[in-house]
Amino acid sequence: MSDTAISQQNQLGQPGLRERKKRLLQEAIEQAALKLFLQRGYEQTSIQDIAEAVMISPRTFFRYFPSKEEVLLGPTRTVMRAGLEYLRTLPKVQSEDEAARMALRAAVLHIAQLYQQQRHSFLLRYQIARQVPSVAAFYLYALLEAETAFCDLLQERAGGTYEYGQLRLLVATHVAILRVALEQWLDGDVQDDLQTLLLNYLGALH
Amino acid sequence: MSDTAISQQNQLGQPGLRERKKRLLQEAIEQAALKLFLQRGYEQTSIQDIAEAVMISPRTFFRYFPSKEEVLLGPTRTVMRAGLEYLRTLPKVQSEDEAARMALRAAVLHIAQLYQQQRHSFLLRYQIARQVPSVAAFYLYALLEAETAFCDLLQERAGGTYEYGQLRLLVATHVAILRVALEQWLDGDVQDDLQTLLLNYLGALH
DNA sequence: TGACTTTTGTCAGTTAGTGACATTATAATG
DNA sequence: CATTATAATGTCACTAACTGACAAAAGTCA
Repeated sequence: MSDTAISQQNQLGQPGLRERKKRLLQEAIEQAALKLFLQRGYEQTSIQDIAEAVMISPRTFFRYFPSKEEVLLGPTRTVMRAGLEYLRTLPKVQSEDEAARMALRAAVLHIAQLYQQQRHSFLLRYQIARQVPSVAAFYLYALLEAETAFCDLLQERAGGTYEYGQLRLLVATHVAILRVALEQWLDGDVQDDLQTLLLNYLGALH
Repeated sequence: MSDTAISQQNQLGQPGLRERKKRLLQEAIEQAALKLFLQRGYEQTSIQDIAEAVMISPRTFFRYFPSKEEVLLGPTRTVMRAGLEYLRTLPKVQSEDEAARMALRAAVLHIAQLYQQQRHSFLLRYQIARQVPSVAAFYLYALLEAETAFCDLLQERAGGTYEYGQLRLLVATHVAILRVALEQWLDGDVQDDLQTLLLNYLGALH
């Protein structure tokens, strides 16, 4: 493997046997891990257990995931990065004072959409994560680590117009709102629409 | 020791030799750890190293601190809890719709005050923490873990008036603002007044 | 001093995570 | 198809953060 994640392409564009097997194995590890986490609990499941379940060596587990938490939190990181990329593709609306707020709102709504498309998976992960402090800590990090990247991108879009503290504030509050909306959405028995919930909360800021 | 933290009292109210030694040792461990973290870096410093520096066994280190991160982040946790206690002592202003916001604002300002009183210590800790992802994750957890307790307390003060989601939102945004103000305050060379900075940011919400 | 309690060190064990290297499986080429 | 190159896997050895159990040492109090 040339990277932490799955990569590498065939000479031609198509994914060879090697690639397919890798993706399959990654999927298998993830599923086996989630199943075990749910059955016996996160802390009661060792890398050894996961490795045995998919018949690989513990060493190989770490060639697919850099840590135990990452199996659980990888998708969260991915979704946040996707939100960042989405923001990057957004057309710049010049000279608007509200431009950053609007762009952020759109990005956050896009992230919400991605969550909605995989509610089941995220619900499971969230329920496991919240019970274990160390995982909860990494969950927060996964959500918030992209904040500075968002700030930099917004600053770049505006051509350095903003005062950085104000930008940080704007981004941090938006991510906080996203986080609360997510929690409420995942905690609720009712399967509310996350985007609607998020819009409510975004509006409630005044 | 009867607890994770230092505790236990003499028959009479005064702290006997045992207590004094414990507090002294805890302080010594913390100082030695911070010094080593700064010198060689957090990850390059093992519990072994810290233990040797204060001439105790590694096992004893863990009788004073539950983990390596806690040496660094204990004070953050303490300050957040103090903010919670402060909120608890605040007189209830009945029937005000803005009551929760006002109380929260006061609590957050109180936390800022505590930070200001130990700027040097927190600056050091923050600079170490931000460089190591796993510590950064626990730092965020230390800041945010008290959120639900804040919500519960505010709800209790209001007699269950609030819709929980709105309360979560209010608390989360206030903590987010605190976090950004802290970052700006600790990042800045200028030794601005944290409370002023915080007030600015609180006002910028509209 | 002597009985009682708390703290400490020692020891043995578990688990996450990493580097090195030989082995095996896939891919590319003649 | 045979061969060579390349990538994935397993094995082994190692570090480092913890944890439980227990005996030794130190502090407390009568």
